Amino acid sequence: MQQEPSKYEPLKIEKKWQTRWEEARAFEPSDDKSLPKKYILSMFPYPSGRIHMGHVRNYTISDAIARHYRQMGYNVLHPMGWDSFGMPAENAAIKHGLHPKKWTYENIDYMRQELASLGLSFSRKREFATSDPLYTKFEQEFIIRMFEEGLLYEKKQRVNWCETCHTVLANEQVIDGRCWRCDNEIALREMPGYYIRITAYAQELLDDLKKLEDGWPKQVVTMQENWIGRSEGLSFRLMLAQQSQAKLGNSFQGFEVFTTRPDTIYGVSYTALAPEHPIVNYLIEHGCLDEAKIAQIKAMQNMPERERATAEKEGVDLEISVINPLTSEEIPVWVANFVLSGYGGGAVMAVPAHDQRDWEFATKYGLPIREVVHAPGSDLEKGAWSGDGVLVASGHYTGMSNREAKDAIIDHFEVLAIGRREINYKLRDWGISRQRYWGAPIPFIHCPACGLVPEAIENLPITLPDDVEITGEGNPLESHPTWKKTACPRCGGDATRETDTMDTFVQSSWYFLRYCTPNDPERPFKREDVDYWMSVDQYVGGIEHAILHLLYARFFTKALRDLGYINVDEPFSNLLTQGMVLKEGAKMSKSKGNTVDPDAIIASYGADTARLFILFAAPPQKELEWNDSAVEGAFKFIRRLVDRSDNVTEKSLPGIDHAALSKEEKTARRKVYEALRKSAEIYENRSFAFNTVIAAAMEALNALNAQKNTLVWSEGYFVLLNILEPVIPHICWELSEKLFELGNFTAITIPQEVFEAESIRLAVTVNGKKRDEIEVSPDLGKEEILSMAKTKCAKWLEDKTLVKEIYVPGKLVNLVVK
RNA sequence: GCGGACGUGGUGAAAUUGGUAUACACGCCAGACUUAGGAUCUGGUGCCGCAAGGCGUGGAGGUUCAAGUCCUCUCGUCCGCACCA
Repeated sequence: MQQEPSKYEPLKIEKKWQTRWEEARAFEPSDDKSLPKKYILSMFPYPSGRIHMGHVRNYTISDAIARHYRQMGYNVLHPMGWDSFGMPAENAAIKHGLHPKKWTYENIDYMRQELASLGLSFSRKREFATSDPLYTKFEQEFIIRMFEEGLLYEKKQRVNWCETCHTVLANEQVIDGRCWRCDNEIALREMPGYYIRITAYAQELLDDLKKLEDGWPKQVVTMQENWIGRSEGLSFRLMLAQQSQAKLGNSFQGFEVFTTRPDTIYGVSYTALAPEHPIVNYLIEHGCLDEAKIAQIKAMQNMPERERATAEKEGVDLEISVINPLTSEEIPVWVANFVLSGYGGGAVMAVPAHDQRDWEFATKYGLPIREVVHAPGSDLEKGAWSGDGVLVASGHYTGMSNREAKDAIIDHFEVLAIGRREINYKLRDWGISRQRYWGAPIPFIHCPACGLVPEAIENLPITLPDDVEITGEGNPLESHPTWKKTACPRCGGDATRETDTMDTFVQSSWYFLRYCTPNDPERPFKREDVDYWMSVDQYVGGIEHAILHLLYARFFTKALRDLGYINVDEPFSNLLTQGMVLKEGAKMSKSKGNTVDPDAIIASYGADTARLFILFAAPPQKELEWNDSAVEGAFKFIRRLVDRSDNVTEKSLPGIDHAALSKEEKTARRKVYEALRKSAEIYENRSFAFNTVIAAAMEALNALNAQKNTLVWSEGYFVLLNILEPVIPHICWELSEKLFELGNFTAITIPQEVFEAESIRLAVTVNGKKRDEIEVSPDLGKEEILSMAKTKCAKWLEDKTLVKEIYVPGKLVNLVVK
């Protein structure tokens, strides 16, 4: 790579500065809470063993932001830690016989050193791993407090079970019917588990998205909105007809349905139950249906939900009926594979004319399709009309707009007390039980006398036993000879510990709060520290956490607020979702064999080159295509920067008589300050388009190189090293120390004179097409400019009529001809 | 199907938010220095055309003196949700 001797020796320089920063604890924030603060945070990593380019990109972005704000005089908190509980540690144990704790903490040590080699400006005092017992201690305390407040409960429910991970997953962690981590198909299992009542915060989580509209990518806000999935409608009971009640042995009088379209109740032509509905089970168990039907229903029940979603609509007539509360008409009840058991009572009223699913089902089974909302565009031969319209054949609501009718009909149900306005959410409670070893134990005790009892706070943390055998079969805490044996904290009798551990998303839901107080053994964090540092001013991480982590962390923040721990509503004011790092158009992955090893890049080019390439090649939000020769280009730029620093003669920012400068010298100054202006802009508007700042700095260096004035060179380096320090810190500290005694990492005022040119170029366009340019003094009058333009473009005006002349000061002249 | 984002040179990408399209860089071409160059420096490089000139921001319309930018339709790519009644 470098065959010529060069003054630029990245490895030597970088090691030197990393050591000095470390020894000086250069990036610890001040305790002075009167200073203006910035909390800049990247999502903390899982310590998988080695960093990858995605990490490099993530941490380089937030590091640059942190360094910039330090220069601007802010008290900056830029911490780092480890999301260190989780599956891979157990997989390593199974595969290589390593203890998860040893494997995890060794990985942390290695990765810490890898991150240090990137020159990241972390506060080291606040570092922790979520598997540290101290962290577990406070987390268990939160869980117990949530239990006391009814925010956490235990129940038995059908859950998502991953056969590969041998554990339960929350809904958010199932992606296309597969495990988010191992990609295995999930199955359903009836199991007891602990649930956090995130649904109690559904409305606030939805409402507060408004506060995030300016600071978060629109896409993420929309995804969260859809995930929470609020819908407003009517919930009412459909009563079974007399003979049907008798058929069901009088065990059921009716069932509850939820609809967002009460305006279409006059059009209900059948109702449908989920295959899991208790009425369906009763009919099967009591032999009320013939063999063929029972077999069909059983087939539906056995089909996993995921397959049902793509299967053709299918159903069976249950030979019972309910009464339409508005028309008193008898309506048949079917069981249908498209009705979800987990939503709105597991039963729906079907209006084939105005719901596409109901339409398809009705068409297949020859059920009536009755129009009750009429609109010009509607064609019920082709499909359902779910848009707005005017009610027809709807009793005394006929003629009303369907929107008015919706409210009127809800009111009617409420007045008669046969139904009520209801808001439903798609969001489900968050199941946090995992049947794994390497996680935070759920701090509960099962006592034969007292039932479910939380551990006493003074006994926390409940830590994991070290002497376990990890085989991948079953939960090692369950099979441990003594660990789960304990005394009930309430009655003192023999009792058993809960052996489930927590979902690792619990740990990542509050780590940003723990950073506010450096590793306090007494409490999770000091309130005044949280008051000062929160919320996070800039959060940087991958889009893959758009729902999971970001929703849980938002919830946890609100819950801890209501438990009296903090006074924060939203944890992350601004969010930047960085794009993936690609090679050959695909995400880097070991299986594809298209990875680039950060350590190798740093070893051959240095961290500054890696950082420069990553920030220059694309804006941070976009995908980044790895390109070896562009990396080489980044290296060459730094080398040019070093080599040309010989032109600097002054030790500080020199005063320059701008008017006396040559054209090239003025251009150089202008380019330098344009770069500075651009730099300020990208932080202020939070676009973080480092690529444009770097381009501007390159232009400035090119312009400096086109002139010879050493004062202009000196000023140029003073400013350029300031701009580039967040991007390529090592070489900037090296040069700035040598040239300016590090006096240039501070806010620099832009002298406005550099933007005042004595002549400006105006484009001359004819009918909007650029034809020529004129160079004029900036104070020249409109008339003179127009006449110059006309002379210059005489050729284009021949044989034409000039109909309009437009002059945009500082920009252009447009001559309109016919 | 619904929702969101995005389509600009050979490539990664800019464009002061309606005002000179392609800055900066990679690549490529030429030249200089060199035994040599995969080092360095200098210059060139949207497409068609010998030129004058014409054409150009996925495509088609529209608004405007002026459109990559605004509006309508359309095609394509990516992402999310996916029977939520």
